[in-house]
Amino acid sequence: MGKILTMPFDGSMEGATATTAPQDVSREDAATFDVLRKMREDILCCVLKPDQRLRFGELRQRYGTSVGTLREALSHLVSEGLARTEAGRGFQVAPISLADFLDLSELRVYLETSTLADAIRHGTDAWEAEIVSSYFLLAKLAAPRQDDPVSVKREWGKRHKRFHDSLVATCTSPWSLHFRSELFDQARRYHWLTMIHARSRRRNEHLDLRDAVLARDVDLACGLIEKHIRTTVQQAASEVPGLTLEMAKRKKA
Amino acid sequence: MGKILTMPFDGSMEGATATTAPQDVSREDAATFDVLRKMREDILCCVLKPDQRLRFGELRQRYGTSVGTLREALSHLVSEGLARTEAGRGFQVAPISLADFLDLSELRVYLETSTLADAIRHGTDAWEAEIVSSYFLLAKLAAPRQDDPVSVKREWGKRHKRFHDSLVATCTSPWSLHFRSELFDQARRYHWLTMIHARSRRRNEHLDLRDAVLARDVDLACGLIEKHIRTTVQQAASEVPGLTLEMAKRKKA
DNA sequence: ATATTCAAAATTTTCGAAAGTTTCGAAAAT
DNA sequence: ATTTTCGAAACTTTCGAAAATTTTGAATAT
Repeated sequence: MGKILTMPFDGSMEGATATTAPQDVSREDAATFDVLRKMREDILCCVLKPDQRLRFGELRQRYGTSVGTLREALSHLVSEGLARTEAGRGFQVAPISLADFLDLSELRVYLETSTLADAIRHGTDAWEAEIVSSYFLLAKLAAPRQDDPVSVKREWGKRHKRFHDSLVATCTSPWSLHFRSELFDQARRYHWLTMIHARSRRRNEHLDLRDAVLARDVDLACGLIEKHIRTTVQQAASEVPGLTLEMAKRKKA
Repeated sequence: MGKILTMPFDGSMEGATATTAPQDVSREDAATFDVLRKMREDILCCVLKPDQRLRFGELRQRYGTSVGTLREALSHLVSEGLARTEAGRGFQVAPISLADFLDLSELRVYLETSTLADAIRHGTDAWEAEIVSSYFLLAKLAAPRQDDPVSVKREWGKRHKRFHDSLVATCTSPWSLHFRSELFDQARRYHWLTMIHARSRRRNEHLDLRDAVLARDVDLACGLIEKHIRTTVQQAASEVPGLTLEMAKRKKA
């Protein structure tokens, strides 16, 4: 159900055996996992706003579950850097700042390029097929702007993630993939803010990326994705109003 | 209490403001955090062995706490990659394998060198002082082998971590530091196994590293740490008995 | 006016037990 | 002999309430 990437059907799956890297999307822990996924999505899409305090009373209503379950989910979110907690004064959504976006984007450049290069070298037919497929789905939706409805923004976000995941699916380094995935989610928070305020529609950089990857051109593909990441930061810095080096906002739900 | 690094007293602390990277050692959540720390230490030192199943009954006795608290701690450990969980069949200690150690070490080479280079460029007097101090403490204990008592091994592990943390303390990238720290802990599990079985004592590579860092020689320091990491993997591969590419062990507590 | 104290209110943290799954092994069927 | 079925035991998951902590705000003192 939660599976996003389809694994190759042919033989080459050595990379997937006996790995120790943390579990990402797995564990279909019924309730706990369900709440975790919903909360993560709400933080990523800024339904739960940066710095917002997360009271158990409200959360219990919103997600229809008990404190124990919530606590476990929140605990996870803290590990992922999407929430914070302190001594005996509860949880809150992690803050955002341009400095943070710059920092995580810089590391993303390394992780996206190194995983992509490795994935291209180990690419299979099934990998190519999933790239073609996920690109097709992404291309049906133009990158959303201010005026597009939330449902379209959400759907685009999903397809965008699926496309980028498909590119690196055959990378043989579980740890690199794990950290890449975590940072990608972090970046999604900023992408959402950018969509909310976006005036300009960017030209389709994903097509070039797809073709470079399918052509197995490592240098070109890595160059494109690096540019893609950097451009995204630039756009956020210039088009998202409050995103300066110090964000001293505190909004209520 | 849990604070390992002393922050510089002088002005230069820009890197530390308004960061979003996950909380590492912070959150002194009384019970929860206490249990988490103990369990992490027990996994790192293989008191809880790889693949070992973690039943709540036993854990409740061992750590003297309730299921809820345990669950939260275990949840954290899963995020850190030190434990695994599946649907409705509980938790277990994450497996280990040479493939995993190779993979995480490769990523460590990048993270250790990039954070170290940045740290050297932003080094302060207080940073140098902490390096000198933590090296001094480390040097008082020779790297432990088979026959050394467990308490010495544990203490050496602590000092070893403190020394390496001190080197990168002034790095300005919170995200890089966070991932570096996570991978360092992962490596500690393999270091422990190596100590358990170590026949040879390695010569003191830390002294050279300290001097290169204090001399602000970025290239030399990065070269040394890269070699340090790679040598450690080699030693583990050759001296730890069961550490082959596939580990099909299943030991009981 | 500003600061301090103290108790009530709000909130978080911890726990033990009820509810729900999975695992195990004996009995029955193939 | 092997597989299937079924119920009991073991274990995990979820919950609501008790215990502990922090916050709030009014009353008092500086």
